[in-house]
Amino acid sequence: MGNDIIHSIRDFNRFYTAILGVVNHHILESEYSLTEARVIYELHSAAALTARELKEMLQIDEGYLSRIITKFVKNGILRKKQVKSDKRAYLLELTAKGNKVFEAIDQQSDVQVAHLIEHLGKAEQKKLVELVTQVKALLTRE
Amino acid sequence: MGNDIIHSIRDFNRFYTAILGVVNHHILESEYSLTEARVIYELHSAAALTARELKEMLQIDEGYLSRIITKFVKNGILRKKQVKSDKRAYLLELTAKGNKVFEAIDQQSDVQVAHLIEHLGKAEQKKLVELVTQVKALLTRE
DNA sequence: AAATAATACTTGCTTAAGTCAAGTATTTTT
DNA sequence: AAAAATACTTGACTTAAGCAAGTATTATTT
Repeated sequence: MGNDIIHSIRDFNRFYTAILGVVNHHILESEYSLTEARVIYELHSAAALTARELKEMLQIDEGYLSRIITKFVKNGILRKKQVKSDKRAYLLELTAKGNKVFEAIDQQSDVQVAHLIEHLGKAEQKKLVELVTQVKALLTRE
Repeated sequence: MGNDIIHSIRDFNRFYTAILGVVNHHILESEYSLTEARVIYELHSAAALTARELKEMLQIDEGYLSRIITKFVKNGILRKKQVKSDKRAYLLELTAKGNKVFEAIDQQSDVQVAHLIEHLGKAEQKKLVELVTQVKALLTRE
């Protein structure tokens, strides 16, 4: 297979790994891990999820997730509601405080990305969006 | 600032985080960590480096790096040569065995990226390279 | 209906990654 | 010659994460 192509992609992967490192730095410096932030993010997007669903979505160890959930409940950012029709399962939702935590992380993420593209003019920024949208489209198998 | 733009970039970041996870999975399952693989990679590219230079390039803790180096020397994949003009510093080079380790990781990385783009035709693959090259160019401040 | 298997989550144990700070040897600056 | 800076090492610690066994509940089989 075309090694030039593969090597170009790999070069980009290394480059973008560094970019993501910079952009995610604020999360790693917050009191939440990247995985915890993803949990918060998912819980904010989907109204209510069970641990099992979260585990599937994020592809993380269920023991680890269980501990994250316990910690979040203790912190008061997450609420568990036992499912009536299945007492083993719990629907998870962010509390008001949890939503605030989400907002804070989310806003900071915006700021980081804003920094990333602040040196570009509006047209270039739009071009960038077009480019990454096409990249995503190409790399998404239907 | 244009929030649509920022949100599009962030969406791509999430997408590409998952891509990188898949592509790097084989390293995490090898006997080396991602950081160790990066060390091996850098030492392969640049003929000889000091720990300090490596630390700067990879932006990692020097204590952690020191331990990685010790481990690599013990494993026989890395050689330290004390710098004559500065006895505190050591030039680091991969041994023949180290180069083989690099080759193995490198080849596997090629395979992973090949999988990533195997569903695309040649023209689409070239298009993809063009796209990511442009993305990198835009995100690289001069 | 009772036994068996599967599911949803929890808990204990362990490892490995990574950080921080203090320590040693050497080199540079004052 | 003393003080400061540099290159690296070491000890002590934290935390992310994985694995496996355990508990309670629900679904399936016989």
